Amino acid sequence: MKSSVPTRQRVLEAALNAFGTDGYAATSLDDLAEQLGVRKQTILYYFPSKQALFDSVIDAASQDLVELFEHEASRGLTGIGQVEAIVRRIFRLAVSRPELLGLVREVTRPGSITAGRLNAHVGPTVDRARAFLEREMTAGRLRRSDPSMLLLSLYSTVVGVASELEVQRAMGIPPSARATVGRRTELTRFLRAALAPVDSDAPQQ
Amino acid sequence: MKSSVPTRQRVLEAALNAFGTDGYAATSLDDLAEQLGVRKQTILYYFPSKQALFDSVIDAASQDLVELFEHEASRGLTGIGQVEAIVRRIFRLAVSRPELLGLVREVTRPGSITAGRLNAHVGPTVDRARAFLEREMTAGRLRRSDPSMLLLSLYSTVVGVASELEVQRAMGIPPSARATVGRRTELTRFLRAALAPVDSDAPQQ
DNA sequence: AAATCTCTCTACCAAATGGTAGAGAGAGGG
DNA sequence: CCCTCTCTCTACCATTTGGTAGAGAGATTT
Repeated sequence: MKSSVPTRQRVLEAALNAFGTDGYAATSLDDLAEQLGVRKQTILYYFPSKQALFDSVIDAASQDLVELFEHEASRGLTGIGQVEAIVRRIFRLAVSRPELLGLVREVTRPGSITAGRLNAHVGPTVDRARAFLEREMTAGRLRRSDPSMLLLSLYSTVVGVASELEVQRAMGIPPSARATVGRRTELTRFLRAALAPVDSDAPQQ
Repeated sequence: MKSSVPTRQRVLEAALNAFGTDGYAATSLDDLAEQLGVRKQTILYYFPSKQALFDSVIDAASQDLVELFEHEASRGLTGIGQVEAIVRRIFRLAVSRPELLGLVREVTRPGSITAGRLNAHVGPTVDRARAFLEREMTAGRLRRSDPSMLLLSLYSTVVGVASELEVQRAMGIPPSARATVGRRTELTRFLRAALAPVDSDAPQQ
């Protein structure tokens, strides 16, 4: 009974999972192969080296992330509503595919040499996000601040809260589904407070 | 000419640097030894295994972090002023010893087995921080919200912004000293907006 | 001076790792 | 029937890795 999912794709999925959970260095091709019920050489048939596999994983993950964002951004929402929609999306992602955010964390680690690859893929989307923030500030729907820095703060907060399950457990928050929703609600309140426009942000006419 | 710093301590420092920058799996004892101008067996004389060395590094780093926090918390500041003082401190830390925050990131990774060790050390300090937030909310000096969740949001935001230099570079922010200060200023504004009390937070009498 | 203690070293080792070479099996086309 | 292409495998290999065993040098103690 041959699996209906082609081997190459199964390798990619397992590798994303392993790299995103344990990191690049802690993942061995042998472990990966055993987990797939296949020999290491089968992996090396599809991907010439471990690094090449990692690159492909980054490419695939980037594509998923970009699609997810572009889809969420294409619904014409504005202001805090748009921000909240994306936060909700990222939380759903943190539950359904935690390894994806883990991979982002792995790739964006200070010592990483592969940061450029992810960057090349998500760069345009990041630019769009920054442009969105700027536009909404000008329109008076978001509090005025530096868009780049704000984006960075948002990114750090959302991904941090969504993915750092260990830290949450360390703080006494059980990682139940119910707690996840509560976390998101509280984060939303936090962001809303930080983003809500004040009087001086009235649109320049 | 024998170095004035004892070998054991030099090993600890180099290991903290390596583990915090490259991660546990990507750090080999041989590399570490070569970097110290010493043989691997010298390291294994002071620390019986790589894992034991890692544990000791976590212990040392935890102590540094706790001392830093307790010191900053012992000055009797209140409300947002106290929060900002700690943010300033963490940023100074991110500049002077980035590997320390990197180690926290490494230890708190989802797949980590060593999370408990850091937790055991910083747990009491985290409790104190949560108690502080609760007290200040009750006093009407901070906006009411769930202290645990707020702490998590603060942690994620501050450490994220302070340490994810790669992401910052990816977003077009050069990692200069000047930009670092700008980042902190913007983050402070962000936090101030999120934390400032509103009318309904008036102290219960 | 002998013995002990502290520290670093040389000499190894078994296991794991990423990777190469090439065989074999099956499917499809000529 | 044979050839070729696709895919997975067995058989190896060099290197790296964490770790053991124990020697040797210098200082301190007895």
